[in-house]
Amino acid sequence: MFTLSEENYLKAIYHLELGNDGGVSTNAIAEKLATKASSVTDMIKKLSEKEVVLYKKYKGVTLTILGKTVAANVVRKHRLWEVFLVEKLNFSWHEVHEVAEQLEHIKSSKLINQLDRFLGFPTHDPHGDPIPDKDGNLKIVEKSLLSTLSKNESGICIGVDDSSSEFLQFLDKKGITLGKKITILDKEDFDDSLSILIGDKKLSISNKIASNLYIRAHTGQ
Amino acid sequence: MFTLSEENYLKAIYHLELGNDGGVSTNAIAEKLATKASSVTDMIKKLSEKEVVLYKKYKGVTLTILGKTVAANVVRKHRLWEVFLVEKLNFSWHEVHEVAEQLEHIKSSKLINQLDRFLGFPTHDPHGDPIPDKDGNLKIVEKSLLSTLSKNESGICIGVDDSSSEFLQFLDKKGITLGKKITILDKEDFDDSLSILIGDKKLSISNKIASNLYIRAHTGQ
DNA sequence: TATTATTTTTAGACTTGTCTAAAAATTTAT
DNA sequence: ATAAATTTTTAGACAAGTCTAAAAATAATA
Repeated sequence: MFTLSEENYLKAIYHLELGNDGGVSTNAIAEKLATKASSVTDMIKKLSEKEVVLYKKYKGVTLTILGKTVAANVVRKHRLWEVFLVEKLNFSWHEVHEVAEQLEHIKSSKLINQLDRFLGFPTHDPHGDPIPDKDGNLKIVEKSLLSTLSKNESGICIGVDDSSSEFLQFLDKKGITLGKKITILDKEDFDDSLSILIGDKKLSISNKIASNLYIRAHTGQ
Repeated sequence: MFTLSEENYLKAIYHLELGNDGGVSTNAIAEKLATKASSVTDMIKKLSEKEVVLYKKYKGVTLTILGKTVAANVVRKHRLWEVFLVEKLNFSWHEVHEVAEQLEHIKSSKLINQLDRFLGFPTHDPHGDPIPDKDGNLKIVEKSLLSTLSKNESGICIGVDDSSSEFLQFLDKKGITLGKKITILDKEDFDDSLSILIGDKKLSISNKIASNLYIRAHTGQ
């Protein structure tokens, strides 16, 4: 069994490993968890003894198979709870993270299996991130950043890269939500801003916004 | 804000105060929380500084108004989650306690208010215990133990005194559930066992069982 | 009421997870 | 390749919550 703190470390390493291919550095973990490098070293030793990470001094860490399973399960719980909050309790997508951070540590396999069933076995959370299955596997969906599309191309908005509360609330204000079709009407060379058609509305968005929106290609009409 | 441990102490004192009228003893708290008296003394000092309990050395403790509010809120969350688990996630009433013990500590007033609404503002948990409202007030329902009824009297089963998993599973096996009408067919002087009619079934139950079932009086027919 | 038994508190220690400050290793740059 | 900068680890300390063992207070009993 793992403590709340251990689970948070495993989750952080899990997320960092998805970005970097190699081992994860002590400092990266410290930054992610808003803690100090020395604390990370201490915890890593403990996790290493519990055989959930591979650790060689000064060389960073990697999750073991077991560690990856534990971490993916925490992520699974986090994302299922997010779906619950949005679908059943009328939370907005920018409000769910903090609460899910707490709920993800509740220990009961029956609870999470039944919650999964109750929600209709969702595959993605309210931000478009995939929900790991019971074995920790994620379904990878080919996706591209809106900023990489060319003029006249279009796609379905399926997720966000930055899921900070501020960004999500900004999207709400603009009427940009998951599932909507987006078409590039024009690209401005000057500042890389985009003129887009979303639903039946025309919008102008900056490149920064477009670089934080994921699109599923939508060839043809 | 209160730690998980502080919340558990407040909840224990809250439950003990409902039984005893006067202050709650150190040993009683220690027993309830399966901890040592010395640990209780330590924690009580902390709670006293936080002004949630009144404490005089060797004289036991009492919750302050604030303390009672905090404790009732934890109980409220516990019982609402129990309703959720039974009504929405198909848990049996004997399976909910352990999970609710964890869920009761999740901090988010929006979460609990929305959960309350989602469940249709229930007034009682799956064991028949009342759910405190937002201000910590409980609706008291006049109830009597089945063992106190006389021959030919009847009532509706509305709760259990002992809500241990074993007892609840025993009731399941016998087909005794909340809401069912129970009529005393006969009382045995020898061992105070009862012959009862529940639904359309005749059952013989011991006095120990009858002393753990709450009944709402059901005068007439 | 004096004595014994019980309850409660104190004193000191231990674990978990954290921190700061300093030392050691690694990486980067000259 | 050596020096400087950065990263990582070690050493020692601290707070929260718990424990054991012993002391102090209260309650029960003769």
